[in-house]
Amino acid sequence: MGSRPPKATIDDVANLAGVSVSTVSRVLNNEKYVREAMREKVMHAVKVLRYKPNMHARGLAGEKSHVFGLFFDDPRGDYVSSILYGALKKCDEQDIHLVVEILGQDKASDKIESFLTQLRPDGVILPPPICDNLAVLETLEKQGIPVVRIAPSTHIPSMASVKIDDHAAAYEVAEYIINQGHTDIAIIKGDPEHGGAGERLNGFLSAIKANSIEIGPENIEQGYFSFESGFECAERLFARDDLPTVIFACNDEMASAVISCAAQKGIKIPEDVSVVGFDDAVIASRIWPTLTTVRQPAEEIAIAAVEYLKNIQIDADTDDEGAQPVIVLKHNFVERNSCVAANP
Amino acid sequence: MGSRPPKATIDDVANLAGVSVSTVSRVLNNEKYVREAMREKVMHAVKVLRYKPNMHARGLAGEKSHVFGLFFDDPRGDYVSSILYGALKKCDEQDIHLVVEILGQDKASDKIESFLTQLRPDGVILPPPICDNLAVLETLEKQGIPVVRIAPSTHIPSMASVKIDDHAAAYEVAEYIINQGHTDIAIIKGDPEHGGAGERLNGFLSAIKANSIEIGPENIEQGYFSFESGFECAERLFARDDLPTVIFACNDEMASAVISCAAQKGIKIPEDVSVVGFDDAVIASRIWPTLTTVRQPAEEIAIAAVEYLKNIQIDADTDDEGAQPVIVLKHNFVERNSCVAANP
DNA sequence: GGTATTTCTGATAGCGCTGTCAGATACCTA
DNA sequence: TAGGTATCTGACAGCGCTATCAGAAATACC
Repeated sequence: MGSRPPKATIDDVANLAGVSVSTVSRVLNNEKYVREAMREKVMHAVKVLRYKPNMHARGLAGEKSHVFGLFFDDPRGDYVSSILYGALKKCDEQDIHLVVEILGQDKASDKIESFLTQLRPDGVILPPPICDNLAVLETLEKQGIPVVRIAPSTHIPSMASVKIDDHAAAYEVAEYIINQGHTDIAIIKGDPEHGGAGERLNGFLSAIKANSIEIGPENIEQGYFSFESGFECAERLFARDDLPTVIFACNDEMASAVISCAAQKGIKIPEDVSVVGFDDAVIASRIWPTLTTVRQPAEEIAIAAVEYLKNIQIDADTDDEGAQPVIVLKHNFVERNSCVAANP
Repeated sequence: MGSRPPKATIDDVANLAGVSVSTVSRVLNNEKYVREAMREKVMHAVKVLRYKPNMHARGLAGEKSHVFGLFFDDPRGDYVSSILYGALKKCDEQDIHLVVEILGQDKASDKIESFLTQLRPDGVILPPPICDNLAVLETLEKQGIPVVRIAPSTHIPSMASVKIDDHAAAYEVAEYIINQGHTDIAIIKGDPEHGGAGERLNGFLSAIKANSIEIGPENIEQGYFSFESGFECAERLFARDDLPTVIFACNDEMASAVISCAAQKGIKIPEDVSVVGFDDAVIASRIWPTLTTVRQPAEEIAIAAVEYLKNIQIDADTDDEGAQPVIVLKHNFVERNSCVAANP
């Protein structure tokens, strides 16, 4: 270890190609005003020397750092892992690097600020729940950095967001349940702090109301998207004499907790009680019964986020002070084994 | 967006503190030969200006880039997520940044090489399975970069590795099973390409042999650590008339597949068949019955890896051409509900 | 034909740090 | 007191790029 092999620099490429470094830089950055012949000479030299531009030099000299930041609360968990996976794949093909950071609840915006001044990323991606952290958003806004928020609870005009239509998806879930003849319906709500939780609930309740069904307060449990919280809700629901015929949990983590809890208590899913989740997390297809749920295309969401950030920098000339878009991707209802028709 | 607020530079700090940039640099890098009074003046100025050194400039000017690389095959999955989590936490407190990259099977070493010349990381962390990719290792070796391999299948003297004692852990598992009176024992092996798979198998078989128990070939299934492969093995095992009384799956992913498959077929776990897994992945405590397994401290493993890399650079003066260490962390046998005494 | 415009190329000044070297000051030792 | 060593500080070159500017060559227009 220790001594690293010397790397080719842009000067080496320029010498070999018989052009100036400016031209090499132009070719590398796909600028116009370079003759095809020049471009080829340069590319050839690049190939011969196995030249790769030094990111630190680029970041120091230029406006762009070729780095995106991805901030997590916690990188564990299916949803966030898939976000990471999608972002990584897309970044890889875009010649940009992903720097990942975890942000505690406390000094989150300090950390962000520190990150921004140290790395000068060209953009940052904010998955839930930090995409809804006001202090963080304010810092980011002040720093004038392009941001994409993933599944935020409410859209902010100055920042782009990527999401699915939680309301519509939950509406579909409710309709499906109702069509199966269920009327005694329980809900395990998601963390109100998380984006989507509210929309899912409202979408579901809209469909319920549209079908003139009543859901009593005893059938609405407050969960927080975690397995544990789902488990506790399930225990309360299952402690009653008259079980609901179906339980809609606002994510798969909680839905799987319901199934686990039921198994423990000897309650049969879906024979005694049906369950529907949301997200199509990995666990949804790994437990038995497999979960009927809504697939949220986490990977594609991340890809869209990276794409957006990339395009923003290409169209840097256009004034982007205006309203930023909300990119809505398609969800899918996934019918599996945890939800069947209600017993007449 | 667009115009970013100007950031304080090292010159600003030097001016405010009334010292030279050299001194500021020395303070920031904890070098010796700085008077305490100077150090305080500088630190004060740093605080006032909210100064953070620009990583690109540091990386360009100095030997160190303050960047570590973490390479994945796939960042999804409990084990790898936990590795990421641990590494992230440790990096955060060490003032170093983690750049994550996914490596396909094909051009893995090209990508690595490209990464190294572009980012000049101070070290890289290699979780399984790429920690066993020979082409990758060779490239890394040639580049003279400090590497930590996580749970590699075999140790290479020139590279550090962090792992648990898979052999011993699997031995314990076997002893536990045997003590519970099981004699008709089935095994679902792990991917031979992955580190640990072999050791787990050997450790298990050692204990079996030591207790003079026989395991016929029909009781040994070849899995590949994936849920799907585990499921297929389970189907074969469960297709037989005489079920084994216990199944040891070499990781929790496969063990959970066994449980899922059993549920589907109406086979009761653990009443009809006991199951033991390995890893203590998240799913282990989320399915029912919860999995008896071996806890592998993934987070701590990653922390140890980052620590090692950090120390390597501090002791840069010492000749580190020599043999690199194998850091072995403690595992824990976790008794849950999926494995009970054999019916007499 | 001359002039304006577009297309192309090169020279060069930094970006914000670190590392090196030389110099200054304090502290020993004889 | 002189010389040596350990401790401290500052000046400055330069890491490898990009951005800017100036200028050359090709093309357009009147």
